[in-house]
Amino acid sequence: MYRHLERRLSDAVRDFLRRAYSLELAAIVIEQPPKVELGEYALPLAFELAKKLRKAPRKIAEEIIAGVGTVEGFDKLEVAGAGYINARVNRAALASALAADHKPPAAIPSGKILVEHTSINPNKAAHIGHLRNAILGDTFVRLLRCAGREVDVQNYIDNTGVQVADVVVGFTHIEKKSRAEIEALARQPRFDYYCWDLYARVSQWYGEGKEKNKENLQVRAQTLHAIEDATSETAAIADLISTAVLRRHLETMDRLDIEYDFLPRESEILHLHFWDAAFTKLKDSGVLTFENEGKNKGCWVTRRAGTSSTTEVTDNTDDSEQISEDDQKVIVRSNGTVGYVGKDIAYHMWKFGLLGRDFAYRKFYRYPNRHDCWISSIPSDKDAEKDHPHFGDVAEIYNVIDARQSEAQNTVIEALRGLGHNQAADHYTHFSYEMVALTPRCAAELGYALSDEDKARSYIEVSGRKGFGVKADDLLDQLIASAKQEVDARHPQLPDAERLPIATQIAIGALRFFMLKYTKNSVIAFDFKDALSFEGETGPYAQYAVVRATSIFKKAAIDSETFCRDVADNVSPGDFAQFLIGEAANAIWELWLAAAKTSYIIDQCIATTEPAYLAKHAFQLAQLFNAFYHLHPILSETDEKRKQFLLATVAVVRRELIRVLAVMGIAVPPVM
RNA sequence: GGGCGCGUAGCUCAAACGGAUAGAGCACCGGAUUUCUAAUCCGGUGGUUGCAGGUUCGAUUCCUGCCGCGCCUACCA
Repeated sequence: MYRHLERRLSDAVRDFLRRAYSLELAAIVIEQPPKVELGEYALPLAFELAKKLRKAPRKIAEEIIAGVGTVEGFDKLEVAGAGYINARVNRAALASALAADHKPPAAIPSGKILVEHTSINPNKAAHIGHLRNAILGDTFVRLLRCAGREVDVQNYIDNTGVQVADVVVGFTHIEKKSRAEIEALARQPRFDYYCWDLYARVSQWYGEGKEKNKENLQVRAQTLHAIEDATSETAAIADLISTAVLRRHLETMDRLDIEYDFLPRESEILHLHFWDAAFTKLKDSGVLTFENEGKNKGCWVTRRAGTSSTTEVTDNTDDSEQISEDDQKVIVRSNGTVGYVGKDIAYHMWKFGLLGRDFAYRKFYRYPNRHDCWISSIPSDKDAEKDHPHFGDVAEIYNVIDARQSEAQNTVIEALRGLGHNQAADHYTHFSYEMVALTPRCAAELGYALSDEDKARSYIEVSGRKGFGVKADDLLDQLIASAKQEVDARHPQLPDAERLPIATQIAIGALRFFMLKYTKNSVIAFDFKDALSFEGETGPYAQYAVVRATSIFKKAAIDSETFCRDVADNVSPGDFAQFLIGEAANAIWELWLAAAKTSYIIDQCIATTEPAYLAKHAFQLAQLFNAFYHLHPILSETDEKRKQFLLATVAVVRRELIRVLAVMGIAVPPVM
């Protein structure tokens, strides 16, 4: 509703500017006044126009107000301060529409969107950094779907890379385990934890710094090479390990209500020769050039993103430009093997339907809600299914990948551009976010010995290679245990079977909110104290507000949803006007206004790829509600009309808060 | 060296295109519960927005320089 009124206001103003001054403004800035007393919208455009029109801002503001006239849904426009135009909405009308859940039609762009997130190397347990990625990605998917978009969720699996090779080396060369023994281990409940420790041991086994163990490193190279040959024993072992770990990742994410539609794997990109198809096109278009000399002699290279070809080479008679060595990114190594950026280019051509090849598909994982997650396969696979959903070939993509990979991501985008696929490049968004690190205190708590240098840092980077980090399942377990203690203390009368799911919902609420409340490019310095907090700006705070709202209706023996739906029978527009207009009503109106903003906030989140705004919105709504709750006893209210109005307030806020939390992937327990 | 990002209260973070008195949470201090759940609410303490310039009616926001920090800059992924 808020969004709709804003648009109407800006249309009216734009229309007037065109008529009166023949001015065409690209965007009309509309913000919110510092206090609701001043109105619901503020336009500072008179300041901007003062120069152009050579008039005082206040004078211009008055002209605009007079010229625009009445706008549907608004009571009036007025000049404020040095020249702001403040708009006051018709509170009763907005409240009635919101209560009735009236949704003005919005244009939804067509075309499918592909969101890729999680993409953890399947060689060890997921840690808190991966949680941030998955929670950001999943929330963004929910945002898009909430806005009416069709979305496919993909989780890219690098099952043939060095990281998997390293764990294979650990099993075969350090532990000297047979394939059957590894198979047995892989059936153990937390096989990913086993791999976590083993992976750290392998890294040590290779040696550190200058004291690298050449022989051991050679084993790694051989193993990596063997994995690429699908028929080898090594490849079979790698496959069984990576598949088992992948399954663990899906289980971990499922605990947080995060699901995927498709898992494209590098092994298929390799075996189905996606690269060959891409390579030809890249060579033909000149995106790749062959180096005849220098340090990259014998390699196919492209220009690294962010480097410019500004050098004024005058004697460049060649039509293909020369890239200085420092600006080259090797795509095909001199031994003919392809690096991961190359595979990524091919993969992204597939995403946009530009490659002319497709995977085979088979079902891999079924969620408790019977939703199927598919995995890439090859046509000769007996489990591959002809009848599968159509993946890829989408209009827009979002890749949730941490900021460290932005150069690689941009190189892929530039390659698409170089191939002439500007449309695709324009709809390729690297959803970049910063890493989760540990505070020195947290690292010390985990038992890691820190150097003095590390102790002085504000945060320390997590390292899977060193086995340094907080595992996702451990954190979840701790959160659940901690929430369980609280629930046990508060609701001793409830059976344990009911207390555990409540604690779990609270734990997930706390975790998801924690990961979403920071803006993307802020490094999260992880600390158990903050993450395990259930008070203040947290998920449980928002959940608690809903529980309180629910309990009012429970006590009154009224069904909240029904009440909400039939609100017009209980509260007339006249009643809304009576209780919402005037100085005394400002605080409650502020709550209504916040509740009206949900779709506006969702639009903002999508446009800026920033889910943190949603967390902020949820918190603000909960905060306003808690203050309202404290100030207005409802069930004891003797004025029946006012009581109905207060109940409507609770019902609407409850409905909106539940929706907002659902978009964040947070469910609300029945009691807390 | 080059590229990207960051620097705001004791701590962790906000502040949509440049806008009205820079806001929250935590911590600390003081209050509120015979009431619809105190995982709550109210009040207080706490700021030269890293430094210096510039643009502007107006700068935490944009530009330049400097200081400090992080990441990227592999024939790793």
